[in-house]
Amino acid sequence: MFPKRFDYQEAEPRIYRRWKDENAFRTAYDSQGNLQDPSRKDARPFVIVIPPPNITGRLHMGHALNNTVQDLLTRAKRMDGYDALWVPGTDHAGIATQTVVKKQLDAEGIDMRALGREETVRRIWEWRNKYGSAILNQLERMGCSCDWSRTRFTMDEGLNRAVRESFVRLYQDGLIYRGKRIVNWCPVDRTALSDDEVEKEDEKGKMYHIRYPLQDDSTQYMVVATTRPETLFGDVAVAVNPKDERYAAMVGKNVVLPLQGRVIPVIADEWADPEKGTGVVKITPAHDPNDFEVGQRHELTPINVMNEDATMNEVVPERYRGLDRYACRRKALEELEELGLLEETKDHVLAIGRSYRSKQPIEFRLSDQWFVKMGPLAEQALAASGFTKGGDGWQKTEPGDLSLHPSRFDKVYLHWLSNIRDWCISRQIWWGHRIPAWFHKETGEILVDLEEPARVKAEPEQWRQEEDVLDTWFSSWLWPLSVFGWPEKTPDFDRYYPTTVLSTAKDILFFWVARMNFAGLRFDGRLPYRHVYLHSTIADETGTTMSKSKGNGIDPLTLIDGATLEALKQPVMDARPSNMKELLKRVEKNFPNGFEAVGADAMRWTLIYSITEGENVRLSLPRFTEGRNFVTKLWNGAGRILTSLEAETVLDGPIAPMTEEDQWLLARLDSTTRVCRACLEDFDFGKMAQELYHFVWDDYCSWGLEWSKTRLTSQDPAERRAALKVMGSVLADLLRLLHPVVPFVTEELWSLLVPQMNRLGLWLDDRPSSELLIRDHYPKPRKEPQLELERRIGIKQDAISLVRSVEASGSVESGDFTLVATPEVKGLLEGAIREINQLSPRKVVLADRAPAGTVAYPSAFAAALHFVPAPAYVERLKKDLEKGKKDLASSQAQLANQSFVERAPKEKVDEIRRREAELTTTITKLEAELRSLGT
RNA sequence: AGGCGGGUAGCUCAGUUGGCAGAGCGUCGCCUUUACACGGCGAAUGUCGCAGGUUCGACCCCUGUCCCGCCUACCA
Repeated sequence: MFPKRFDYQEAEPRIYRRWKDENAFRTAYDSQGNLQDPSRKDARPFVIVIPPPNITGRLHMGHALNNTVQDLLTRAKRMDGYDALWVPGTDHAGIATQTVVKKQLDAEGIDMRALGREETVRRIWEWRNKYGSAILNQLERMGCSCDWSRTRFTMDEGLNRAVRESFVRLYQDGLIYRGKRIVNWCPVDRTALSDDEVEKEDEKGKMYHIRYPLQDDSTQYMVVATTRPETLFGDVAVAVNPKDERYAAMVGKNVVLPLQGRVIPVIADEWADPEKGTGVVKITPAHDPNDFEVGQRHELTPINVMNEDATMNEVVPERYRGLDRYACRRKALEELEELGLLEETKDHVLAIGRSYRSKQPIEFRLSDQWFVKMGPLAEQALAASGFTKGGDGWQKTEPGDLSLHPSRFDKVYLHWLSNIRDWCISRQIWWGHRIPAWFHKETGEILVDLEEPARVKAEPEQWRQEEDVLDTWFSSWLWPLSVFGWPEKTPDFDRYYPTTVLSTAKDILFFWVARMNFAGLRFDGRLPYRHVYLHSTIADETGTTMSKSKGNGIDPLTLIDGATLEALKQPVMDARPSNMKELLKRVEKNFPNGFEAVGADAMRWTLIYSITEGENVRLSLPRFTEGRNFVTKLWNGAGRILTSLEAETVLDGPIAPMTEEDQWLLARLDSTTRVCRACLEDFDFGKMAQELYHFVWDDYCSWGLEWSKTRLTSQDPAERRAALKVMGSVLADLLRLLHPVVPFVTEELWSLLVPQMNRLGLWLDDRPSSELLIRDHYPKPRKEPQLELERRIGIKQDAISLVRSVEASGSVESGDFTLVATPEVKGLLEGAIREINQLSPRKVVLADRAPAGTVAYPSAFAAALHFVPAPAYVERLKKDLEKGKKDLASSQAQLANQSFVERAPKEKVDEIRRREAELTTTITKLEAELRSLGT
């Protein structure tokens, strides 16, 4: 007895272990360049490097989708004869990891700064060795066929070498510089952040209008509008627009800075916008990037008023010192109010930037930082991607060496590259690659080198190494190079670089993909991959993108292992979003008994099946049961054939010739194979899955299996074996086509199918090349498309649909269906009458004349259907008549249009004429039929 | 503010040389028929966001407009 369901919870770990034990994920050559799989000696490489997940991370739906795509490509190409390599690894995630460990230290009552750099870093390593590969283990649960022997980490020694090498080269080429600039500053983590580590969102705030009295007449004042009164201590001027007549007389005068009494000038600068606020803007160069530029234009020295943690520093009046920026704001406002200098307070919506890590509002801070000059790198990257610079900017003029999928991202890519800004790469944390620069303590001279320079070694007390580490992305941008050993000339690098495909979420097109392109071109002269596949972001059923902080994410392990109601509520409780109650209620209502596991295959299937080229894909837990149902359908469809194979005892002798239905199924398989191959090339995975779904459910199970049943149960072994041969061989190809998407269930079925087919010697043509499906070959179509065959089978299918539909409408009183057909159609149907009867709810016979007491059902079908009518038959006819009349009217209207008949192509007009004639005939028959029934 | 997507059945989405709108899920009937009830068979379901234009003909091309999502910039 074949089990009714695939026991994925038992099978998945077992199958994965087997793949690993048999080295199924390995490449032709090991990383030393030794041949380890002779069968792939001359195979072309197909290489993907994983976007390294953060070591503090846990698997989420975005990973699930992205890694399913990578695995499906890797498996398909591996089966198709490529030397497929998928390099896994993790990212050290500087700030995130340091934060995790700091929290741990805090909990133990240990002060990180007191602990010191060396010991803290040691503890972080400890943490990463213990927990840092959790997410990779989760990838195994999903079935990912990574080459684990090549697992890399962005802080590995080799990768550190790559980081230093690239830093030194860029510094020597003048593309890295150090300078005082305004940076995004996180006061909690006390570090600079790059633009993309800042999350901006509109928030409600207040705008304050503050009076700055004139120096020579304190009864007069200029009103400055600001959202950040606490920074006024750092004001070095107030600016008005040079064209603003209201204030023209003020330019050149001085005002007195409230609360502090410092005298500052009124200047004229384009930056001041007469339309905004009062038209007077305070200039605070140390705390605003735009003001910084204004300050430079007017040679004003910035005044920094805050400490690293955003408390006020010694520059401000004593009573403000040490106050947090917001406490300072409140106090300043109170005092301004008392002094009568706060003219107005208005509600105001403004975009607040928050650290992606600490979630606290960032501060703009003037500090010494390291930067990469991006302009030259961007131009090189654009040129390599097929863009040319012309009179009206950059245009895509040729395919280039890089294809983005979907291609509409070309525009986005261009837009970003042509508006690029320099990249701040220094971070004031300890966990990361330390910048290889040394400062002379007295002269300030800077040395940059791969190793500690000789001069530093000679006089260590004169030099200090830069304390800062590099932005995590500074190691990520080298990832495709460094995982293969760059800058060393390794065998791995020779064979597997550049890679083939990069698959990633679209939101990191800029700060990761583009930068990898820069690095590849700059350091190796080639782009690091040929194709970039950018997948959609995953949203919940309401269209909100899934995220940990919103509590609306689906944990992939919930799908693989199942979850209780409590477990389902946990992420919501952790996130504490504003709509928490509502979310919890929804969970309780939808999943009172938790969620039953659906398995990794079902998860993968649903993800791939749901991919669209739109911006995001909406998913909810119940959607994944569709994937489970599909897996079960496949399981049972295969099980039906397996049962018959196992039961077959006749091992040789004649085999009946293939039927037309067999040939049709093979043709459908060919067609499906062609579509799958095309979709793999076009990165159209959703379509591939839909095509496979249709083939499994409709072609293989609903038609193929049903049609073959009469022969599978035949007394004649030649018939049985003919049916088994076709159905078993088609199943084998079907498993091959499905394997990249649903690897577990297909591998399991393969292990059941192949021994039986071998035992019976029933392979149609190509015997499997491997005991393991993962190593077998990807199918190729056997024949050209066969339209005539499809037409003929279509008629048989129509006949079956017709009798089913008529039967279900309750139109038949009793007795058989009799089909009276033209000779051609009759010939067709005769050959399939046994199969038609297998699928018909009522016996179908073919005859030359209608039996007495029957009616002929009027339809456009090629044969007339006769049966003894029931009263409900009238309803059926009336409905048909109504529909027919409607269609006829529309055809007639079209033909009545003179312009249509004159201008439309002749074939189109003829088609409508034909349709009109057919409908007229049918309607006449329907009306006659209804009359004869006395209505 | 600019850029990029999207708006098609109750829901999620397909829909390329412009020619009578499709799938899956859900719904409704019937069926526990010997692969599968995580199933079978059948049925119903649409101002294709709105308004113009081009065309014999527009879901499709053009213009405008309104919503939604994402990205970039700015917000005194």
